[in-house]
Amino acid sequence: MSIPTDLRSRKRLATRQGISNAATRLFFERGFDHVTVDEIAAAADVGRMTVFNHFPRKEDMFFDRDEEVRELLREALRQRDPGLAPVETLRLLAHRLAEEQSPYVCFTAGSQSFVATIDSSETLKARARAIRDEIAQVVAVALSECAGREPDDVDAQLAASLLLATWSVALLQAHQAYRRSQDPAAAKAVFVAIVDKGTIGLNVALADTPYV
Amino acid sequence: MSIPTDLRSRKRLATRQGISNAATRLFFERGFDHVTVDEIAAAADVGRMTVFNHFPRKEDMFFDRDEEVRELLREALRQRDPGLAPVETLRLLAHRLAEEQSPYVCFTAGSQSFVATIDSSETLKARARAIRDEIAQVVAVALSECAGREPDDVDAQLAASLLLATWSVALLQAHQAYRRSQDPAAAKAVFVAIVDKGTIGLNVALADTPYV
DNA sequence: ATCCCAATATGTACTTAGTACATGTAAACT
DNA sequence: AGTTTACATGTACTAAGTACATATTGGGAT
Repeated sequence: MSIPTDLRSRKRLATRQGISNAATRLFFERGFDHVTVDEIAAAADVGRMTVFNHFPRKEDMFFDRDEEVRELLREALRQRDPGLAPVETLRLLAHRLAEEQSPYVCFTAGSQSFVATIDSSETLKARARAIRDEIAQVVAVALSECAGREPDDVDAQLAASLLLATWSVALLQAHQAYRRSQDPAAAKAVFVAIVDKGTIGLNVALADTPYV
Repeated sequence: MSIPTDLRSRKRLATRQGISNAATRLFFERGFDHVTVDEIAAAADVGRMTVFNHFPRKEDMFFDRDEEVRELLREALRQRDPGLAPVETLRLLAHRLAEEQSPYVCFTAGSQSFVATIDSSETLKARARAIRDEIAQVVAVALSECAGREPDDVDAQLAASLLLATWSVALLQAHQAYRRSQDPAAAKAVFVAIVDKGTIGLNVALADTPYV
């Protein structure tokens, strides 16, 4: 995350940020599907090809932090307390992220707009589902590494899929709770309750594996 | 599934079937992404607009039986043995489908091509994920009906998501097992084993709900 | 049989995302 | 200063999907 001293890199990053800012603003204002790439290019004052140069797909301008999440999960499992089971490590991580109001798990007016924008676009929902599956794959591989098993270990695949399913429901329901109550604490409570409920099942189902 | 006596309907259905057949053949031969709608129209000897008339999206020509699955699940829960918990009903349904070599859960050369075709296309994988989520929603609503709860009941949402996650992993891993062993019985064994493993967790996690 | 209506098939024209490839331009390196 | 390289940009294209107009034909009414 350090800013490169290199002028060329700094310019490139500035261009990218300009595009991202323009795109984000337009998406929130008018909805993802009602903004064209040409309009984004015009708003960012760059050529249309420059946009595709930085963001291969239109959706990438909206979801530009998914790699951070993958890295966060990889690191959490890599540097985990050896006395703690991998699944338990991830449960506590979820608690911590919710507690710290991490940008990935937070309930604010901003996150509401974010969720609403996704919800109003089939394209964004499709991309969100794809990212969910990619994260599940990362977790599966990271889990298998914890146990010294093969990356395609069946138990790891099942554990990761169940975890991501649980977290997805937890996030969605928490956001809905926030929309109803406008209370971040209530939303957080919903989130951790569902995460814990799902994890209980996981601990029993995978009791005979090295993951719990 | 009765053939309508109506000539107009029969013609329409014949046109639709012709398009579907041509499309399926081409998709399997050359891969989904390397077939254009124009080519499908030409192969089926209809106009391009006729294709979009019957199948709003290109993917719909590939996945044209997902509504059957939704209906199957709805019916299974609606006409279930009242002495059996909903989640258990679905576990036994999965067993029965695998046992009967139902088209939805089967392991043959044909199903291999089907899976391989999906696997080689991002578009088809995206649609498969969307269908999975739609089925999860149907199961969630059907479950909540069993218990006389609201359709957006949190426990039903969690149960349905965990179920679909389990089934997805089970299907995927079973197909991989079949590809390695070429043995449908072995694949079926993998399938039911994962379904049972996932369901065990579900039964514990949702023990305090009317769904288990 | 004939006329009319409605469903279906089809054509035309358009929008938009995304790709391939060529080229201009300015930073970085020798 | 000259060369190389990375980035920005333009042109031209493909293909999915939409909007809307039109032709055709089966089915029902008189």
